[in-house]
This record gives sequence, C-alpha cells and structure tokens, in this order.
Amino acid sequence: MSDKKNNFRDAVLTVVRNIKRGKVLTYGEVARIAGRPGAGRAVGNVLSRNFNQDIPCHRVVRSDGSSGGYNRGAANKVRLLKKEGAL
DNA sequence: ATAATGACGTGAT
DNA sequence: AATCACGCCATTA
Repeated sequence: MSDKKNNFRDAVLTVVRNIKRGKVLTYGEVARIAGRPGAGRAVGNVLSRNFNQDIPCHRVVRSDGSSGGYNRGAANKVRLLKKEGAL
C-alpha cells in the first residue's frame, strides 16, 4: 500500500492541483497550506521532481513576484500564466 | 544516519 | 533596483 512519504509531497501536489485557473500561489503559501509554513524551498523541490501535467505547477510563483522556475522552462511558465492564468 | 541539492524567503550590502 | 549571503525545509544519493 502507500506507506511511502505521502505527506509533504502529496500535500503540495494536492494543493497545487487545486489551484483554479487564473489563480497563482506563492511557494510559501503552498507550503503553509500543505502544512509546513516556511518550507517554500521544499515545495520547489517537490515540484521540480513533479512531471505530472495534471498539476498546474506553473501557477506557483515566488513571493517577490518573480515567476520562479519550471521544468519546461521558466519562460514557458510565464507564457502559460499570461495565457491561462494571469487574465 | 549523514551529506549534498534545489522551481524559496528575507535581510543586508 | 540589483546582488550576495544566510536560513529553512524536504527529498535523494
């Protein structure tokens, strides 16, 4: 069964997956919602390893307003936000 | 168990 | 405003 690390990783992925279109959250916010306030870095790590397209990880940006990174290219991330998110 | 890594955050320079 | 340094946390080797 799933006795694996089904805590933070799944929590973060679940939160990100719940982000609605046109909405953007920061890593710190996701971390807080996931149950680990202050673990923004860990959130990024989880997302970086996440190749699931079902998860709109491109809707997660930095707290300073930057786009952050993206597995498909940060430039692509900005483009997606402009096209699908930042309406 | 320890060390190294990384899509962060805030403060200081 | 931009850059550097330190701190924080979870995952992987």
